[in-house]
Amino acid sequence: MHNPLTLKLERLCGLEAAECAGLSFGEPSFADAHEDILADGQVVSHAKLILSGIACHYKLMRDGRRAITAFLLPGDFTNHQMPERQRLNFAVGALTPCRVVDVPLATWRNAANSRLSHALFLSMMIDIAIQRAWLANISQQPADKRVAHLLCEFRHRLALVGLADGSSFRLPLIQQDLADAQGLSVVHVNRVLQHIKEVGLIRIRDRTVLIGDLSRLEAFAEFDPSYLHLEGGGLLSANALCETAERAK
Amino acid sequence: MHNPLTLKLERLCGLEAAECAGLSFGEPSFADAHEDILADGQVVSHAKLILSGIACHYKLMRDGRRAITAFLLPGDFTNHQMPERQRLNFAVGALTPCRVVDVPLATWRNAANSRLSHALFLSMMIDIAIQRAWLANISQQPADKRVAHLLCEFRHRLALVGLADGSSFRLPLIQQDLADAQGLSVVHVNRVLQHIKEVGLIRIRDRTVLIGDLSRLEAFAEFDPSYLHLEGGGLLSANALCETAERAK
DNA sequence: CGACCAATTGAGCCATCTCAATATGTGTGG
DNA sequence: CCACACATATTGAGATGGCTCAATTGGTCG
Repeated sequence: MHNPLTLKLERLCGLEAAECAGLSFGEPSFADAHEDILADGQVVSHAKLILSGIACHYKLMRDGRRAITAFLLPGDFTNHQMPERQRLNFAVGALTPCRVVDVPLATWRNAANSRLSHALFLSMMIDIAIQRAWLANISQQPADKRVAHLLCEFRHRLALVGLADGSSFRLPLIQQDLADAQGLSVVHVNRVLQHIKEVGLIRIRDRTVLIGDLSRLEAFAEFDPSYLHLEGGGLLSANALCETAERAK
Repeated sequence: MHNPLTLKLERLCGLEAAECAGLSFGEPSFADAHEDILADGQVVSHAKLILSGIACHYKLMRDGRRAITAFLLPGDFTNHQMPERQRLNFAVGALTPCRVVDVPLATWRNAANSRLSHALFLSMMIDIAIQRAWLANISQQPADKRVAHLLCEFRHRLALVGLADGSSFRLPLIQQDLADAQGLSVVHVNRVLQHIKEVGLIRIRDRTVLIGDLSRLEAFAEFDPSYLHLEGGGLLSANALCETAERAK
């Protein structure tokens, strides 16, 4: 059966089902909303994979505010693993109920030099690129474009694992979550969302975001999807990668 | 002779000079201030190492503003290399005159499973942690703490490569650079710096930042250096890493 | 000296914040 | 099916941190 990670790796760089065999998982577990999946400062020797639900990377500030620095969607890892043990400098929390599995370190080690390892590395590069995009947006864009940009990002990432199409996706987050991720107050997020709705860029019903005209939304948000490395655009596909790797030997 | 990278790797995880032998460099080159070292969208099959000077990752926004998403100090790589070829989704620009060398991909490939590879990976993890810290700060802290935090970060990172001590370091950036990195206007950066000076947290003379009481500055900035993985604190040292790696075989 | 870049200062404005109240929705026990 | 509790969303009103525009000063270099 397909899990969101293999789905993602296949779509991302044409990995085939057989090549995903190297992906071995531990025991699946569940986390309630608001529960920590990994605690800040924890020493871990493995990563966890989100199978369903939405989680986040966050840091608690001294005054009690919460800075969300990443959203984790199905198919995402809580942390990138390479060294044997590592101390986290952030916490991973479930924003909605989540299904999670442990991914043993061996996955990475065994994957060395295979197309699978390239694919895993690519997914890490994408996570970094997303962080960079957040930085640019939060620091330079007004609130309405920031929120719109985040929605575009969600749509792309969810589509990659089959949870969105061109015109809608379910987003069971609360406005406070968006606020903590964008460095805005809940009140302002609320007003900005209303504004974006009024202008006709989106509608929201039942925790589902409906997009009338995707290209119009992306234009408004100044969203350039190339950083998500989709459809062979950004990073070269694992195919191409390995061909050149072979030649190099 | 020591270059800032080997210095960094030695201090970061006790790597010894001999182990750095795997680091091979191409032809050194120079970049003037304001010159691009790598262009946005460029396809690269290598990384570059900053030997001296300060560069940055940046993105140009549609309205012409510049979002700086990272500062590159001596000993830093312009990009992290693993796949054969990759298309950058950011630009790398020199903020001061820079001396730079190409680092061939072979460096990473040959380093596989050695302590050197762990060290290189660690340096990548630190770069990511820095980005995360920027996100938390920019999104949740007022301007004065943001700027103070950045100064603390500079001090730590520069100290790692021998360019700062506990009380001062040279910082040949202009206020516009800080502004673009913090999502503030130059005017406000100027006022914030004045304020931080008035309060006695720092002095500036000759592009050199003088810190009276480091712990006071770090407390003000809510700066927790653990994310920089210094002195064996965060990630376990390469020593420990490889011991466990051996055992795992 | 003139040109230019960086730093500084002043003044007015507005995007976003805070505080606080109200509304809406949802689950639980009776 | 009601009633209460609690979480989330919405609205209003006033405050402010940081912005923009524009002018001035100071430093550096040919």
